[in-house]
Amino acid sequence: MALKYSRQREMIKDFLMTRHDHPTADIVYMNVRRQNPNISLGTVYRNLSLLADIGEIQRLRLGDGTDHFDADTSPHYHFICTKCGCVMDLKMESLESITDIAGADFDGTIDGHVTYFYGTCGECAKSEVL
Amino acid sequence: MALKYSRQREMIKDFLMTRHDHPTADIVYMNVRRQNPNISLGTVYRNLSLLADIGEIQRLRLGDGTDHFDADTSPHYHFICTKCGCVMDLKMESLESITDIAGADFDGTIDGHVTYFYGTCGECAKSEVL
DNA sequence: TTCCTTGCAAATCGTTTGCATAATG
DNA sequence: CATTATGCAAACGATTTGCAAGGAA
Repeated sequence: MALKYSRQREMIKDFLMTRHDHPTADIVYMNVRRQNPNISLGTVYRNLSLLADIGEIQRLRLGDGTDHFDADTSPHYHFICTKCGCVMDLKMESLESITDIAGADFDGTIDGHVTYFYGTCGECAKSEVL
Repeated sequence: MALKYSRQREMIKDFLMTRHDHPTADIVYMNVRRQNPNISLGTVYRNLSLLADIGEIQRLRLGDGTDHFDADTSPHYHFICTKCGCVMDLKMESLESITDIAGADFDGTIDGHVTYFYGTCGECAKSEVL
């Protein structure tokens, strides 16, 4: 299963690096299609999964039913606006310690955690006032 | 949209209260069907969603693609075994403070967080040794 | 009688897969 | 040449929905 170069994979990764809003596979597809109208949705899904598997991008499951993808693979937390659905990065310290807290009274091994925050984003908060 | 009594909804809720393993809609369907073979999957989905909306049960999105349901609506955390896929409750203190940590440098309002832990459960850890 | 709820089946949504063909190493 | 990747379309699993019929208030 040696990896071979593919123009499509390159395009997908490049596109993802320009975006900081954690797009879904469908959004990636619609955009990459502008540069290569022949690309298929299946190829987009295959490459997003592959890139996520080899750790070049991150797959986010935020509970809205569809996966989001992030070219930023450094550990960081996300915020989802319950009003507009936008996803944004949070600048905050690591919460690794909560894994220890969780493992304190647990009969097994805890390897990690998944956490995301929700609420109202700055934009939506503004328009509420109007 | 006043709620009317329904035998099916009652059965679904009753069944869920007997289980502590956070079953999926399909598992609920298969079990409730034993008492009422005529019940339809759609009814199960409709009632699980309804009960979750009015807060009588909790819907868990654990990133495995299918929703799980929990009759215990008190705030608590969950653990998912990456080996066997089982879901269990964690006895641990509240992590409300992380919401404040996340909100410290954020231009919006954070209402809450979703956190779940993953790793190897006690059972799977045992069988690994064998 | 009014309106909620059901059973059933068809529809939808996000994602995966089989297969013949094209591109890479 | 051996192998991996692609486009396309069909297949999938989970969930939702339209609709006519049934049950609760």
